[in-house]
Amino acid sequence: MKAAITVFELSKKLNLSMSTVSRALKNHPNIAAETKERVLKLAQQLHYEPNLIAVGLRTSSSMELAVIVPSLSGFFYDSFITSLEEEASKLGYSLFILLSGDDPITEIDHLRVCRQRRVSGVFACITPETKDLTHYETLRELEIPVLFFDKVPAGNYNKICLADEEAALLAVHALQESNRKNVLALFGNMNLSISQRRHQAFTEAFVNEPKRLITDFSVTTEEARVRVLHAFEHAVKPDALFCMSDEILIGAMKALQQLGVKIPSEVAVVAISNGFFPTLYHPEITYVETSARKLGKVAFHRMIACLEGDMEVKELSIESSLVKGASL
Amino acid sequence: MKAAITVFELSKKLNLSMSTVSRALKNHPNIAAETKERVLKLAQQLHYEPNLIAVGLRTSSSMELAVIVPSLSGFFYDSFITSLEEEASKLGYSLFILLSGDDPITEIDHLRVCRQRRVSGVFACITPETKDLTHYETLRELEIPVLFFDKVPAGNYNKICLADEEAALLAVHALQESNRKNVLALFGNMNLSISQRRHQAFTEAFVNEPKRLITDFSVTTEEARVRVLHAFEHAVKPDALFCMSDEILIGAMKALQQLGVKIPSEVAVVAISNGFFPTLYHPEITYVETSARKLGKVAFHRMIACLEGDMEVKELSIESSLVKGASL
DNA sequence: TTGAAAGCGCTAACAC
DNA sequence: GTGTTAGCGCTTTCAA
Repeated sequence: MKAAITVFELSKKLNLSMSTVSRALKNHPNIAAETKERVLKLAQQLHYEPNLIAVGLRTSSSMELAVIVPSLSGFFYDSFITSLEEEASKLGYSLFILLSGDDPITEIDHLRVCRQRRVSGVFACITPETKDLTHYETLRELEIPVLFFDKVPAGNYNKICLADEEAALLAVHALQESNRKNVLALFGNMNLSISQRRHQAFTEAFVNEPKRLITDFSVTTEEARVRVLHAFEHAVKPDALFCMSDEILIGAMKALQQLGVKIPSEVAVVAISNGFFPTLYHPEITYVETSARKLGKVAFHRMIACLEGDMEVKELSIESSLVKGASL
Repeated sequence: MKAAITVFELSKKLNLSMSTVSRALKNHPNIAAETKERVLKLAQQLHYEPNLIAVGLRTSSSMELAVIVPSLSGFFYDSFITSLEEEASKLGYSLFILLSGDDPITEIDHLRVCRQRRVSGVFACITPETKDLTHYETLRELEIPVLFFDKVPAGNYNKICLADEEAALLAVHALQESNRKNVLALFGNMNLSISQRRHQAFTEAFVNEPKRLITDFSVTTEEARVRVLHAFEHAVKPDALFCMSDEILIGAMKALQQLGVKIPSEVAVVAISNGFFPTLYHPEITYVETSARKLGKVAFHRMIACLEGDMEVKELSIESSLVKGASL
């Protein structure tokens, strides 16, 4: 990179000191209006841009935030990051993307990068295998705030999640209002706490229902597809389908297309979703929205609060709401 | 952020000079093995991590790369960025995400941030309204290489694109092999050069075909849906459908679901796609793959070449290939 | 209202 | 093989 114009050079050309120039540039109160004007004019003319690396070193504040996510592709984290970026760039923060691929070793590597770059804060979504949080603790040594989101560790940490139980309950309520008898409820990887919580909330809410309920766990989209295919081979076919996530929904919908089952006349469908995939189908799928964008926005402002010295450890939760399609 | 352990502090504790410690840390050849060991041991013990902000200032190299994309959500850029990040983190580069939202003002803002942060390089996908490239030129003043990708400006710049014409041709060939008579070909926003190029290549390849061809441009997914709905109201219905992009495909498929048209018996479908959405349907859609991942990987290595001093301006192009589903 | 100077943490030229 | 020192570009006391 070539050397750019500096405060020093500006000060030379204006016969001013560096400090005066520096102050003028940031609109410091006790600088003469005329001086400010002169400085600003030349700065503009010469395309002066402050060197944020130097500022960062001097003020020990990088104004950079890191986001560690398993992946970007698909369902959720892209929205989350979009939301973060929109908020961040407003306040002059820049966003590092670090992809863990759900690999704890990569996650540790990324945390080291966070420390080396002296990022101002870290948004972290842990991998399913993350047991040991020492590497996150080392960030605390540097007083770099960490905000866990979505997939969060147990324990006393700053975190922010979706209200999983509430989302499952909303779906159950929607199902109750319809006149269905045989509900097939599909959940994700049963090793993930999110699947467990949603499953538990869902089944508990069902205890007093006069409906027949079958629940099942699928790890992948393809597994969900096969599961639905099987379900419709039985004499008693499901007349309602609940999908815990977009991944599951996609698999289930593919099966319904394959079977040529009509929605909602033959089967009702309800999902929990970030909102995009339910609109892909005709009729559009009714879903409980767990908004990644909302999560991102709240997470960002929580981070700002931490950066401004709010040392209290909090667990925040994002509410869901039912979005009506025509699948019910 | 709290002060971390520094080279200076290490040197004090070891009764060595800063330079020796610095050299030992980076495995410089003429440092005694024993000294290296001592330094490394203490560094590890005290969780020393080099301050990349200071290194950046000293070496005027931030090891940060910026990516300017219109959005993350959905179709393409998430894959591109994933691919970039995987390559970048291998070489110690970190990735800034800057979202333009297809707004030229935001784009200019982001370019300013790139200059201020003295990023090592910029990957840029321009907005449809970007006419004036002066703000990109100011990066050249700082010798910050810019690599345009996907949506690129006309003129003599470093750029890397998908082979649009080739992709359209592959789709035409696939269609030729099927026995269809009435082809409806849907393209995207006709103000985008990508739409124009694909449209032109497609129609040119069709001149000697004994098929009937109707082409149309839609700006949004919803427009594509409506367009397909209308097409099937006519006496002569399409028996083949070409979709230029995922956005178009999604809209078209929604219409086909709504109409209850069978694929491929009643209508064949071919798309150009990054690969995810065609697998969402049953039967899976045959598509010409324009791989964002491949684009990302090639783009990254081209960027590295630029950073290593390759001043030659190049226009690179990524080849496509047909991926067979069961929609034809 | 302005200026002089120190120093953030690191690297590298130059000395020994 | 090791040490001394200057300086990257900026902000910020302290002094005038």
